Amino acid sequence: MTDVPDRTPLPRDFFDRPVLDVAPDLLGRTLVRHGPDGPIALRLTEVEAYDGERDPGSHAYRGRTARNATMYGPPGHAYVYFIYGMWFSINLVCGPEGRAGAVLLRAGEVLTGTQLAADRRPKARNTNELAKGPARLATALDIDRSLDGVDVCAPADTPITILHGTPAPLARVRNGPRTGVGGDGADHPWRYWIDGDPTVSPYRRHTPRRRTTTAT
DNA sequence: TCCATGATCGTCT
DNA sequence: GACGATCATGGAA
Repeated sequence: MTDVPDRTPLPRDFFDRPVLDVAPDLLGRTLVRHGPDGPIALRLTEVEAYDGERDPGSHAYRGRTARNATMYGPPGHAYVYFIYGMWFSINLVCGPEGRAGAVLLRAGEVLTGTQLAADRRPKARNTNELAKGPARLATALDIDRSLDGVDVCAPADTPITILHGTPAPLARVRNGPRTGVGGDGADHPWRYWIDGDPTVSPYRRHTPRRRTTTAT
């Protein structure tokens, strides 16, 4: 089990920057989920940036709604949403407040609480698969919509905290097109990951949904 | 091991 | 009424 060198929470102004600055800087940081059964610590290895109004891939592309309201709120909070009828994903909101920026947490390496995570991910064949992918990450950490809007920069007594951890060396950070984003949004190389890390989810090109139409 | 496809429902048009 | 920031499965190789 890897020890966590720096357990200090990230300061709020870490997130009070443009998403494209925050996203690569999150790699190597430690996300801690304080669940009822104990803590799980995750080292972030893959993220994606979503930037409000100028981003066709963002939930906020068409403006503010009840669902994405958290994205417009103060930085340093979690935005959790339900997707594909069965999964959750977690984002960290970036500032400034009023601008709908967020970073999707796509994958990570479980550092502590491995057994807890494995219990929630019985299909995972090894520890690298516990949080390989946004929905898997949320499942492993027992994250659901009840955690939407929680403060991740608070020092204690919160369900989720983001710690300083050990930032990934920039020399090992790669970036490329985002997963599952088609159209104009696919042009933005806003997916960031740690090169060579076994917990990074495999890249899949956006595949248009197959029509369920019958023959014409 | 790789690839194509079904599952499943909240949200927005 | 349509579809999405995905995952697990089953068949092919």
